[in-house]
Amino acid sequence: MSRYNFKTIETKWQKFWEKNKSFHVKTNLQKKKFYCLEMFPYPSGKIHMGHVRNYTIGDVLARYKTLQGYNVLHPMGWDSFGMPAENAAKQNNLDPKIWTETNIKKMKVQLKKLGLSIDWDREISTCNEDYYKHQQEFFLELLEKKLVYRKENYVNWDPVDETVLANEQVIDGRGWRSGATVERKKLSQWFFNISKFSQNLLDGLDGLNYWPNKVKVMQKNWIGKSFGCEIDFKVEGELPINNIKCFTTRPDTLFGFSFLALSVDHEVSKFYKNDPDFIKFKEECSKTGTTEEAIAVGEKIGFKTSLMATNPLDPKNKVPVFFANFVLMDYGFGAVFGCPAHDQRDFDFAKKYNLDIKTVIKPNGEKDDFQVIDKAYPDPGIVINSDFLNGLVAPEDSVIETIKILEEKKLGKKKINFRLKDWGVSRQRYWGCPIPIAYDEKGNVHPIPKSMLPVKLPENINLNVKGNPLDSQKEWKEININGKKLTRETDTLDTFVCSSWYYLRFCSPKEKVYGFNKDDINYWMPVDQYIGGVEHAILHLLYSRFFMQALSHNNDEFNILEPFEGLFTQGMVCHETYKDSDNNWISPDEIETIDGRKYLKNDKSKMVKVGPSESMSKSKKNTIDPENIITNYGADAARLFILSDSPPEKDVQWSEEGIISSFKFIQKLWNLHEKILDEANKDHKKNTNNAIEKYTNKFLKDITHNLENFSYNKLIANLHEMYSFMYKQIQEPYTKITLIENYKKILIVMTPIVPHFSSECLDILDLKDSIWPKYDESILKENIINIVVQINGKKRGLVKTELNITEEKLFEIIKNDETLIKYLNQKEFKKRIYIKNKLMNIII
RNA sequence: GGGCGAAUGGCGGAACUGGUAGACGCGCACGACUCAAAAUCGUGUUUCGCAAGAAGUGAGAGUUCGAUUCUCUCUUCGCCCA
Repeated sequence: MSRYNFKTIETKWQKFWEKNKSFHVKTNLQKKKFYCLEMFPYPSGKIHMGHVRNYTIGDVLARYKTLQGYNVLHPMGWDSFGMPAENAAKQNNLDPKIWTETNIKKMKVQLKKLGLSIDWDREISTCNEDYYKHQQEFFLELLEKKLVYRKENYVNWDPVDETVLANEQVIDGRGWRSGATVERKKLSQWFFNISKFSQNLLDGLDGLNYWPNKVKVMQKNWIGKSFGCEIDFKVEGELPINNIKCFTTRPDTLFGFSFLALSVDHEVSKFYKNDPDFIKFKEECSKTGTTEEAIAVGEKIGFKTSLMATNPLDPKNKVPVFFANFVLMDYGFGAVFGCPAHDQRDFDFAKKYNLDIKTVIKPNGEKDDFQVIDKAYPDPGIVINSDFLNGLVAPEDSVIETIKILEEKKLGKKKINFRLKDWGVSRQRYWGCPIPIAYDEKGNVHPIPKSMLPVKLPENINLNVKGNPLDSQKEWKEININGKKLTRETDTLDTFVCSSWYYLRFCSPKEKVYGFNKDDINYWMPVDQYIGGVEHAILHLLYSRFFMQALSHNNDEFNILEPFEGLFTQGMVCHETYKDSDNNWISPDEIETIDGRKYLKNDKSKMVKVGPSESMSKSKKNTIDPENIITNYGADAARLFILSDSPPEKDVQWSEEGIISSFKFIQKLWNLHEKILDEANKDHKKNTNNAIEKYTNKFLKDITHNLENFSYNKLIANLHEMYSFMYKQIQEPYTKITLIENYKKILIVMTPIVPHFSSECLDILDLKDSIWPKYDESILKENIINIVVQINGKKRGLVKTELNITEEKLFEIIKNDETLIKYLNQKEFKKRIYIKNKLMNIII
């Protein structure tokens, strides 16, 4: 037996696929298509195990569909704009473009070593001008469609770095890099009008039958449709203001109204902008943080205005108006009415400022004198103490009835509110897609004419400046359009914009006229199977869905509303964590196992503490470098292991033992291969034994079933079973043709999992252009079967009978069965349950 | 606090519409080969019990001839939103 040399064989096939452009596809209307897409990577410079898992899962599917005869689009590209490049460039004094391109080259080599069936001719990179040029066109197209607009908005501002921070870059109220206290600052920014599509995006979810329900629920909650009422409160006081608009989902609690609360950014605040107490209060509010979580947990504070608001349903009832830190300008109109008895935040606030707490809902079954005492009662019940609303079922009937009354009296109107806010796309960064806009002296917006696109990023600039580097590029900023001197927009687009349409670009990556060719997308779209991490369940997937709808909006040439027909979210790759006696994280490479205990490699007297398996991260040092794995064990072994231990949607535990076992298994498969060839050449083997044929059919059925259901871990179990079976069975006499023809089928269905190994073996057998073998259900039918015998529901034995035996005959056999007879010594039995060809349960 | 999901050997996990619980892998034990070790191969491996047998899928109830699977209550964990 020879040794399987994975290095030679894997290199051989990777070269072969590259040279023959084996995975190159073209639009072909005669052929049914399959678009298999994995989320494209950020070019950090190295692939990680998450990529290995993601792309292996996708590759298995793509290769399977190709063998089934589909025209499979399986592309790869780079999400190559973004902050890491800019940060790395700053630190090392490099050009982000060069940093990014070097990384892409390195990662491409690594990805190719995995043996992925990718059409590299379609490779795209979002930081390339020929990609972002089209993105700028789309921006202008959406501007024309009035789906892009400019408005002032608050941002997290780092006063030391003079830069805008994303929410996740603010840690405990401080900038992640500078440590400075983050301020709220108002800036003029560009927005995509995603909220216009709120209802469409919500409705679209119903049609996504091949998405995980979990993701659909998350998006639904994010869009957050709520049904309620807009109420116009009359206010009076020393300020020149007569009305304040509120949105509420619970107008039925209006009789419990005891204060009106405004956001500190509400327009009323302008009357207080010089009031030192208010300024102090506002500062106090910004300290509690702007996240809704901080607000829910933090203390509720208020600032009393001189205004009094009138209860529209009970005009005698006049209540104070406060500014309060728990009201956000983003929700409703930045104003809420307070009903302390039935909302915990309002309750806390009322306690603090000694406001009325009037109970207007009682739980079902309580008496009418029910009183809220130490905790708000937000749950359903019956309306009380509310005049004409009394007795209604809350909230179902009472809300509708209250809205009806308010509408009749012209005091309010029904309103649907969405939580989904417009998408702010401006980033004060260098390394992003420039926004194709210029301004005149008065600040008026002038789109850059399409003939002048792309707006290229200036090169060779100094990034080590405070604020946005583009701002200091005086020459670049100046532009002349039709004789007018204008100044360019210096913000760049959020990188989520780049990833919102890349799946379209893959359909026609070389198209010059527009971002894609309409015939191509009409053929390839939608993506049949999209695969990636669940961390993108909301933003990326929602933005992509929006972008597709926005492009299809008022468009006659294509009308694709949902870009991703199928979605699969894979789990993370985890590894044990290790710490030394000083609680420092230790990487797995620094560890040696002796007698099941783990020690430091360089100092074997020191034992390390083994912690729980957690998702691989640099901070915990529990990462494994895929490149080392491929070098030491090969791509097929890596693929095999990453698929084997857990279902793809769940987290998988990476282990040294596991990858070694997969590596050995490939050697075993190779031994089997040699043995089969050897046996097949022995001429004396002539027999009509069909066990192998029968087994192969069962194997094909199982493999196909498990592939269709993403049960890839079971696929690997099927391979192990196949190995054991074949290894034993080939000792038996077979005709050469039975053995080889069935073995070829086995090899073909193994191709998606271990493509290099299978390709090599099939090549030795001189089989080219394989197609997915069909299994024959009739061969699988057994004539002699085992029937389970239960006594009182407990399994007591098995009976071997012919297929479709009658109940009476079966019972006769059971009565005469030596092992079963002892359970049946009583002649009487109460009942018999017979499930044909499966089981008989006898109740005594 | 709300939503979604999960819980099965020492570990990762199988069990299709309720019908043989623990497939497959890891680990472990024993054996073969070997001067020896590694590698490889074989056998065993839910628990208790010498055995016959009994118990057993987070806990408790329910439906059913029969429940890992369906229903309810609870516990713990995970994810998302807050």
